[in-house]
Amino acid sequence: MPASRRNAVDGEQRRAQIVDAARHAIATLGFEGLRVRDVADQVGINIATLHYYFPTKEALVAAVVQQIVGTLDRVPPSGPARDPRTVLTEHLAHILGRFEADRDEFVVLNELYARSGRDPELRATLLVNDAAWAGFLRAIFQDGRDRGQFRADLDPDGAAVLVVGFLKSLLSQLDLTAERARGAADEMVRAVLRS
Amino acid sequence: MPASRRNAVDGEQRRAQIVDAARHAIATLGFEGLRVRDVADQVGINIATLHYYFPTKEALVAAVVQQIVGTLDRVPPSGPARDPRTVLTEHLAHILGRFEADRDEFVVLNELYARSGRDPELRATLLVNDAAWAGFLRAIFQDGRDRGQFRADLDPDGAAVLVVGFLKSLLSQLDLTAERARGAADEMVRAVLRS
Amino acid sequence: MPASRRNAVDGEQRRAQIVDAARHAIATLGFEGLRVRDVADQVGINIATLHYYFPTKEALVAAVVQQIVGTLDRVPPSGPARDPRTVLTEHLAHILGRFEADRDEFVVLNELYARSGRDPELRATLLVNDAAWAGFLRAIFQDGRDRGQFRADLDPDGAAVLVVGFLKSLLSQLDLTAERARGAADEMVRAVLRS
Amino acid sequence: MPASRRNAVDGEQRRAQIVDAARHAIATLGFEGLRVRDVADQVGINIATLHYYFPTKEALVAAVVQQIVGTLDRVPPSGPARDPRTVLTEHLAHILGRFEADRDEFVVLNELYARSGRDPELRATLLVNDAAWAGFLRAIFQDGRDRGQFRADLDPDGAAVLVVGFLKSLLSQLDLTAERARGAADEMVRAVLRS
DNA sequence: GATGAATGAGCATTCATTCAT
DNA sequence: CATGAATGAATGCTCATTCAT
Repeated sequence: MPASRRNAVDGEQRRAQIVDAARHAIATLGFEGLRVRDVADQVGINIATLHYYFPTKEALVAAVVQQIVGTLDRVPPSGPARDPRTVLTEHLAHILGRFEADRDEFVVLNELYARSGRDPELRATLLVNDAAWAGFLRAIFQDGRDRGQFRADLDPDGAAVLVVGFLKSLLSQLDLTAERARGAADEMVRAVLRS
Repeated sequence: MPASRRNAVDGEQRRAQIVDAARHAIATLGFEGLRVRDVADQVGINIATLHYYFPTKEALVAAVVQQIVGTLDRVPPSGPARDPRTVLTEHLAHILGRFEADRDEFVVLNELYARSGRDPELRATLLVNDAAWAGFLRAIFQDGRDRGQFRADLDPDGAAVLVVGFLKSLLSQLDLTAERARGAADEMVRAVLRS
Repeated sequence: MPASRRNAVDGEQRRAQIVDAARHAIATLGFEGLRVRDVADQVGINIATLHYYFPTKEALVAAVVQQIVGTLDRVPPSGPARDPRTVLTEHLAHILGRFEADRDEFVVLNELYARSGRDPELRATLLVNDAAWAGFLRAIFQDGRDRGQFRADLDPDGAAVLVVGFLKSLLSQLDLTAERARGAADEMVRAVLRS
Repeated sequence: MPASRRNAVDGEQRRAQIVDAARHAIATLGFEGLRVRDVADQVGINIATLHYYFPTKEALVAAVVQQIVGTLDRVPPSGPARDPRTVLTEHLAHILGRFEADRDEFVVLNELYARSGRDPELRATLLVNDAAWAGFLRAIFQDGRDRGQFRADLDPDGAAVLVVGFLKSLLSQLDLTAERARGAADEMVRAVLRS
C-alpha cells in the first residue's frame, strides 16, 4: 500500500469520480454542453490526467452509458408465484420512487434515448433493455389474466406498452406532479383489474 | 418566371427553406450536431446569406422551435356532443398517424423536451401545451364517465396522464412496431370502457 | 429640375450627407469602429446605394480626409504689416475657439495623424500642411524679433514648434480645461515678448 | 539546457513575448489592424496557444496598455534641492531621448490617447498620468520662479501645459527632425529664464 | 500518474462588396 | 438611382487531444 500524497486516490476510484462528474454534467447540460475540461475541473484534476483514464471523450461517454445501462439491467426478479396485482403495483411504485430519488438518472437516460436515434450501437443496447422490460410486464399481465385477477379481454402486450410508456414519459410530462403520477399508476392498476 | 443569375428566391420562401433544413438537421443529428454551415450548404446558400435571414444560430433555433410548437397548438376541437369513445379513438389514431407520417417532428419535439430541462423559457412554452393536452383528454374521460360509457371508477386525470405518456413515449420505446402501438391504443380504449 | 420623390436629394448633397455621417462616425468610434453599413443607416440609405456613390470604403475615407484637410488649408492670411504680437494672439485664440466649437474636427484630425504613420500618402498630405503652418508661425516670430517686439534671443523655429505642439496636444492633454488652455496661450505670448 | 520538442518556453517569458509582439503590431498597424492570428504567427505559436495565455483579444490589449502605462508611471524623481533649470533641461532631454530610442512606445501611446476618447476606463488611467506629469512640471516652474531663476511673470501651470504639449506632439509634427526638436527644447528653456 | 503548454480542426459571426431587378 | 439578397474572405474563439517533463 504505497503512501498516497495529497488527494491521490486509487485508480478505479478516480475513474468512478470522473464518470460521476460526467454523468452529472450530462444531466445538467446535456450531451450538447458536455466539456471534458469542465469534468476534469469538477474532479479537481488536469485535463491531461483525465485523458490518461479516458483517452477520448467518446470513451468517457461510453463509460457513463455503461454505468447507467448497468443499473437498468437489474429488473426486480418477480418471485415465482407472487400475486400479479401486487407485483405490478410494486413495480410502478419502485420506478416512481427511483424517479423521485435520482432524477439525474432519468435525465441522462432520456438523453441516451434521444441519442439512440443517431447511434445504432447505443440503440441496440437500449433495445435489448426495452424488450426485456416489456417482456417482464407482459408476463405479469398474462399471469394476472390467466388467474382471472385481470380483465379477460386484457391484451398483455398492449398493457405492457402503456405501462412502459407512462413510466418513460415521467420526465417529459412537464405538468406532472408526484401526486398526479401516483394517480395515474393507480388508474393503470384499476384499468386492468376485473371489474 | 424571371430566372435570376444568383439563386435568389422570395424572402419568406428562403426563410422557410432554411428553417426546414435546420429542422431536418436537428432531427438527424440533434441540437448537439447542428451546424449552421451545414444548414446553409443544404439549402445551397452561403453562410453569410443564412446569417442575413437569421442573425444568430439561436435565432434560427428559435424559428424551428416556433414552427414545431406552432403545429402542436392545434388541438383537434372536439365537436360539441361527440361520442367520447370515438373522440378518444380518433385522437389516438390521429397522433399515431402523424407519428408514422412525420417522424422528424417527433424527434425534434423529443429534443425540445430534453432541452426544456435547461431552458426555462422553452419549458414554460411546452408546459402550457402539455397542460392543454391533458385538459383536453381529461374532458373526454370526464364526459365518458358522466355518460356511463366509461368505467364509473375511472380517474379522468390519471387516464389522461396514461394516454399522454403512451403517445409521448412512442419514440423512446425502441422495440415498438406500428402494430404494437395500435394494440396499445386499443387496449387503452378497452381499459376505460365499462365492462 | 426633375420632381424628386420621397427624400430624393441632389447627388452632391447625398455625397455630402454620407461624408458628414462618416466623419461623425470616425469621430465617435475611430477608424477602428467605422462600418459602411452604419454610415448608410445613419443617412437612411441602403449600403448598395452608398457603394454607388463611394465604390469602396477607402474612397469614402479619402473623401472624409479631403474634407478635413481642405478645411485646414485656409491658414488665416497675415495682413502685410500687422502687429506680430496681435497676429500670434489671434491665431492662438482662433484655434482654441475652433477646438471648443467643433471638437469632432480635432478628433478626426488626430485619427488622421495616427494613421499617417502607416499611410505614406496621407503622411505626405499632412506634412505639407504642417510645414506651411510652421512656416506661418516662424514668419511671425521672425518679424516680431526683427521689430524688437519679441526677445532678441528668440529662436523663431523653436517657438513655432512649441506653438504647434501646444495646439496639436489640446486633445491629448486629458486634464486640460478651457481656462488652462487659455492660460498656456497667454504664457506662450509672454514667453516670447521682450521683457 | 533542456531542448524541448515543442517550442516551449517559460510561461512568463511567453506572456512577455506575446505582449511585445502585440505592442509592435499595434505600433505598426494601429488597433485597427491588430489581429491576434498575426501576433501568434509573429511569436511562432498557434492561435489557441495565444488564447491559452490571453483568453480574449481584449485581455491581450489590456496587457499591452498595462505595459505601456506601467513604464510611464516612473516620473523621474527630482532630487530635493536640484537646480530647476537643470531639472527641466534634463527632463526635456530625457523624453526626447526616449522618443528617439523607442518610437514604438510613443506610437502606441498615441493610439491609446486616441482610444481614450471612447474608452472611459482608459481615459481615467491616462488622465491620472497626465495630471501627475503636469504637477511635476508645475513644481519645477514654481521652484524656479521662487528662486528668481525663472521669469517673475512666469505662469507655472501655463508653462507646464506648453511643455507637455510640445512633448506629446513629437509624433504628430510630421516635419520635425531631431535637431528641430532640440531647438524647441532649448527655446522652451530660454523662454522661462529671467532675461 | 500528473501536469503545463501546445496544437489542429472547426465554428459562429462580421463585413465590404456585388449584382439582378 | 435605389435596393434586397447574396457572397468570399476573414476574425475571434473553442475544444478535444497530445506530449515532454
